[in-house]
Amino acid sequence: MTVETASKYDQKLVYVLKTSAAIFAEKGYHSTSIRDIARATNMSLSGLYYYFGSKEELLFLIQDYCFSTVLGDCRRLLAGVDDPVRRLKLLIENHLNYFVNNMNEMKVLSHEANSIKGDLFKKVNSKKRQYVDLVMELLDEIARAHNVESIDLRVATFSLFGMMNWIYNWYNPRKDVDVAGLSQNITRIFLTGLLGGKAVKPDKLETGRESHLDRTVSVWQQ
Amino acid sequence: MTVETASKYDQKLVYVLKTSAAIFAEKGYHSTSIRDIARATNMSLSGLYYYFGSKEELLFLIQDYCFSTVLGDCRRLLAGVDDPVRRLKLLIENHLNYFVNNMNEMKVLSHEANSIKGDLFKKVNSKKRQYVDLVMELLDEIARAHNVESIDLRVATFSLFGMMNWIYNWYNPRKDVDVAGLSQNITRIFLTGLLGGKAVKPDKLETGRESHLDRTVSVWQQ
Amino acid sequence: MTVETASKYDQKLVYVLKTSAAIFAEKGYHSTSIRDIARATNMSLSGLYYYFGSKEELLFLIQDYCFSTVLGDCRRLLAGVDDPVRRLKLLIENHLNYFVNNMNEMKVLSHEANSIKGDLFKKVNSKKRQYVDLVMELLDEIARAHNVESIDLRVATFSLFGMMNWIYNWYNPRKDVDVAGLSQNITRIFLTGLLGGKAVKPDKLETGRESHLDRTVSVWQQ
Amino acid sequence: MTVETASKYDQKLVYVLKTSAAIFAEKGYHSTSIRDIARATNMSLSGLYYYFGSKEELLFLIQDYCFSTVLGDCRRLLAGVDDPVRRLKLLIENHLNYFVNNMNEMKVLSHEANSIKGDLFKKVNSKKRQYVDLVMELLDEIARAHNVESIDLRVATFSLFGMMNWIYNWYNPRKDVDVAGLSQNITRIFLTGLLGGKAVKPDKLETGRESHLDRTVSVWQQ
DNA sequence: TATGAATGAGAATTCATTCAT
DNA sequence: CATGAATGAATTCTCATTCAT
Repeated sequence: MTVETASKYDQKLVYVLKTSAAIFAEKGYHSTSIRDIARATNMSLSGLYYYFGSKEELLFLIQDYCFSTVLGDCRRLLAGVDDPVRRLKLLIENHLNYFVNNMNEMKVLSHEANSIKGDLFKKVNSKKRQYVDLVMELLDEIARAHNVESIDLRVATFSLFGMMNWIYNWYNPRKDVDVAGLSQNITRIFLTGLLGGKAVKPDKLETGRESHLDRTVSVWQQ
Repeated sequence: MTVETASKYDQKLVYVLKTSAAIFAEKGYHSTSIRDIARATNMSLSGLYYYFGSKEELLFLIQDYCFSTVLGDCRRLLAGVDDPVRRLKLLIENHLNYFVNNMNEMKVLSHEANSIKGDLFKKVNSKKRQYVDLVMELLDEIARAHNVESIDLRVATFSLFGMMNWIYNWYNPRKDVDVAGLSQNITRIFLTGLLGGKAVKPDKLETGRESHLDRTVSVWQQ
Repeated sequence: MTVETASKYDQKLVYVLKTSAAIFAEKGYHSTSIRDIARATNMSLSGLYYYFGSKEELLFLIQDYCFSTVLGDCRRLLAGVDDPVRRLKLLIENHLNYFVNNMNEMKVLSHEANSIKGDLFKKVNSKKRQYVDLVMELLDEIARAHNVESIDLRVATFSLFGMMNWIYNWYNPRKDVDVAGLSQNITRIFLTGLLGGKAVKPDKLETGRESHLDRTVSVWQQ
Repeated sequence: MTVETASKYDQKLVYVLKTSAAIFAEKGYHSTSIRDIARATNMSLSGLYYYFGSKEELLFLIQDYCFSTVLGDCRRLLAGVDDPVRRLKLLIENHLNYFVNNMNEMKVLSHEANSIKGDLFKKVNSKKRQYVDLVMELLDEIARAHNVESIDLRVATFSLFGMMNWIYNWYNPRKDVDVAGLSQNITRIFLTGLLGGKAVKPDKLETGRESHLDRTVSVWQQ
């Protein structure tokens, strides 16, 4: 009720969400029992239900929090940037940066999209659609600007998402290139591929990355 | 007698696998109960266990059958083709063609990769690794041949898999471009992207596709 | 129908009973499935049902065969022997000899006495009662003849059965004394104990054992 | 709060164990379903699992509790008694007294010894071995002291256990002699038998029994 | 005689969730 | 805020048995 209480509650909620996301990511949502979460959080079974109403809501909270952040960060980052190619580049960077820094949550977001039903599903999905639309419009704009023909817009859009979202299946921060490299590689493959080899001014692809990355670091990072 | 009997058993097994794959694809492996499968196949709960030893083995049979076919078809298709770019193109075509024609099985393959444990997992995984290696070596070859620099091999490989495997999340055969178009789009985006816009002789990309596609139609198609 | 057929049938039945007894002895009746027996006998599940009508009947056949033999052998052996002490001695010898040579069946007889229900149970039990009565009368006779007081007849009877039947829990033919020794030890402990140290003419205890043992070798031995 | 709560849990656990033991004794472990126990305890199926982790652990808890008590009582009773014959006598008394007063548990202990597997089996078995060793050493001591020859130690030991443990097959507290009589009979038969009629001072066999019996009444008795 | 295929009944166990305290 | 105790519903799987062939 007081600020202190609310803050303690939030802290613990975030702790529960983080921990749950880690377990969901490892074992999958359906194979994780509330008992597993109780064990991992050192809380009692029933104690957990103070923080969420059902297992499904727990999943929702994770996904919603996650999506809101990615989408919010993305919008903030793109605000004021006009050039569509640059906007796309920033979007990819933001997405991958958040993904790599919140691997568990993003895996849960990508992999457990259909583990949620009903209204909660709709809520998450509406955010997802906004995000997809954002990307699709961006790609459309780029395609028009560069006279790209013969590339289907939906194929392009979801190819990009495929490249980005698939990383939970293989990316290992300790063995693989860092986020910057990952971003650069994926941007290069996708953008050059989309534009069919038509030149893109290098500066559009290279400038200012680091400064933006800093702003994209998500709330949940310690 | 023997041929007929064996064939009846096999027919029914295939029917069980197909049906199960459809339900797994729709509801997810863990959310599907053997009851669901019994209902869909019009068999008794226990009757199903005549065809597989456990739910997990059922998943394995689907994945194994699926992987074996993709990998087998792929090898057969690539045999005798020397040019790596063309080989890659055929591989992508084969993958997408099989995927689109066996959407359920391929979704189960992609999405339920970790729903399987222990030895059965290892078996499936060893086939997966062969396939990944095949792709990676191909890309390596292409990259060397075209002096591609600054693209990480692992990023390239899994970007391609990401593009291809993600389609179970969005591709709708009735609304979207057909397999040929899908193939062409993805090949173009990825290959041009990989090569950084360096020219690829158009004939390498365009010739002879249809005839091959016919040969890649998988065993399970009616 | 012909002698040949009947004989083949009997041979196979005995084989099934022997094999089943071995598995029952090892895993217990309830933990043994008909499938286990089918596997061990190299027969089909349904093929077994030609030889018995139900799992319970299978148990019955083993127990009945076993009891009939012990009881029959015993009566034949005791026929013509008048001295009760000698009769008892022969009875113990016969029991232990049969037990040690048919460990599996006897374990099933001792341990699974209550795994059988209804009429089949009654049938086995009636034979058991005859056997118990035989022993009890023998002990009564001995007790009277030797003025044994202060030993309860039922306690004596079942102490003897306890000593003899418990051996399936510990006796190891390869490590322990042989049947003759086992017989001698148990007879000595029980008989001396019963008679309270009153002298028994040694010849009653020692003579003629071997010749009788030969006759007690049961039908099932190869 | 703590004492009360702990006690409530323990009380209920003991109630569950007692009830289960009764059903196991009557129908056998394998033929008893958790449903049977739920019915008899007036608890829900799943509610039972709050008190034990598996049916097998339930069996273990019964056997372990039982063995611990017998062994513990036995050691306490024998402490300070030097004469081996007297020690044996007390041991037999303790065993039979506990057995008769906890017929269900002891039947489960005797009859379901092999219904338990793996580590739980090992745990119970290690206690069993301690108990057997105790008896065997005692008998060895007695045999040496009285120059007993020609009795195999293992035969003697397990004959005694056979006499004592078999009682679950026949002893009826309402029809048969009481525990004191049972003890006396079995001690007399076994001990006289073992010593081959050699005199044992009567006072060693007769004194002080009742007072000890009182002390051996087990925890579970109401 | 023998068996492949099938099944109904029931087994143990798990799980999300609740509620009195 | 927190939890110990409890439960209904569902899950996977096993088993004895059958029956057409």
